[in-house]
Amino acid sequence: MDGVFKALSDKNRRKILKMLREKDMSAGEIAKSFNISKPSLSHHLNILKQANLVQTERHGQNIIYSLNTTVFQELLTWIYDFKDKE
Amino acid sequence: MDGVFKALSDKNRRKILKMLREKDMSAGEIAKSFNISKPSLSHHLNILKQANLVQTERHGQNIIYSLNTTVFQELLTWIYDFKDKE
DNA sequence: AATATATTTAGATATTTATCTAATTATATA
DNA sequence: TATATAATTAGATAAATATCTAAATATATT
Repeated sequence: MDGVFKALSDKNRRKILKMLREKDMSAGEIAKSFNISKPSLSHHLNILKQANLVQTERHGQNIIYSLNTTVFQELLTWIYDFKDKE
Repeated sequence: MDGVFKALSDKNRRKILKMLREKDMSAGEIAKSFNISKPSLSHHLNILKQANLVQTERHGQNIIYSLNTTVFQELLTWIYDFKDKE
């Protein structure tokens, strides 16, 4: 769970997640919306992947990133504990 | 919102929040559960306060920290957007 | 097979964040 | 008012994270 919070603590990474909410995208396609280098973006994608917030699938030359919503459920549960004291 | 995620990205700070879920506590009382220095703990408390996750009230020499659950609601909303696509 | 495209990995540097000790502020009490 | 206690602020250092360029890997195309 630590990895999830770490992953979400960065603005760029949250922006990536919001983009993937709309549609699955390749690394390069995602990169167009940022003005950091591709290796830097790749680093962020990797952190999101390690945290299980996204998953990947290769399609030819492209690696397609998509949201993995299962972890969001865990997050919801974590936060609920504070809102309603279990 | 950035401050909230940054605040939650640290294990010590999440532990503080969990403790405050049980009862309001003074800075010194919280400090007993950690083996970092008091200034370091104070730093974490400050980050939680800046993020509006906790609030403070002075009682004599003590400063009592308590959870501010309003931000948790915003967090829930943010996460729901991913789970259910608005 | 050679070349082009998409992406990642390696390695270095810069920035941010956490931590510490020492000093300061604020309140309480003898 | 002098002293003790609670907490924070200041300033320095250490550790973690983000970023970059260059090089490597994997697939596609000519």
